[in-house]
Amino acid sequence: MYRTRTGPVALPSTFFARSALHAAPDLLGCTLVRRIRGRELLTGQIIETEAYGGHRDRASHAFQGPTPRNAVMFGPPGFAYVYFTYGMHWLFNVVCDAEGTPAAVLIRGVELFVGNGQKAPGHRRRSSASGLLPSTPVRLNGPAKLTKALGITGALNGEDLSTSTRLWITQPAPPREHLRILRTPRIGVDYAGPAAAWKRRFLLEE
DNA sequence: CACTAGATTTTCT
DNA sequence: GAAAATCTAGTGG
Repeated sequence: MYRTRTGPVALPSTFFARSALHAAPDLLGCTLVRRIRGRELLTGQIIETEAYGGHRDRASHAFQGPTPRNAVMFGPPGFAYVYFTYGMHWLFNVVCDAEGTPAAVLIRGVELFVGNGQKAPGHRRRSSASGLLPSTPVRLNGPAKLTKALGITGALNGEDLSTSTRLWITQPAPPREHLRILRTPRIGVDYAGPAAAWKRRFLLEE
């Protein structure tokens, strides 16, 4: 599925036309692809996600209704919701569910690879800091770390991931059946009442 | 190690 | 005014 003879193609918007809770675990093991200035190709395997949305999810940005920031969450599925937080960080989500039903999957971690001998913004800095070679896969846990490494900012808010040449997700070849997936409560949502305990964070076991 | 301060936008109280 | 779907650098034990 979602492959052609020339290799994986972008996941279509139909992949995201369901609840975030169902899409979030299925995104684990998929590949996030970022093309910068039409040349540098940066890819990372998605290793951590969180699901937001639904009528009772007080942790969702959309819980209180639409605002200028969360407007994309109310739009059609398969679009990027990129928002700024803590005065410092960009966080990358994919909009899920039907138009008018706000939901999104937060991409919290990738294992980063660098294509064509190019280096990622932030990747070189991170590599030298950790003493790794530039070609070494780097496990980035943390939603703001991966956006920095892949150069994802608010300029990509509202991007259609099914047609974009700058940012998309592919589903790699199976086998998916022996992926080991862990479920935990979401990070940083202690304020959200009962929703704080929901196990809507999904991690790929090493 | 553990803990804290600080970066400073968006939203809600 | 305060906290947030965060992370880093710095201090101190």
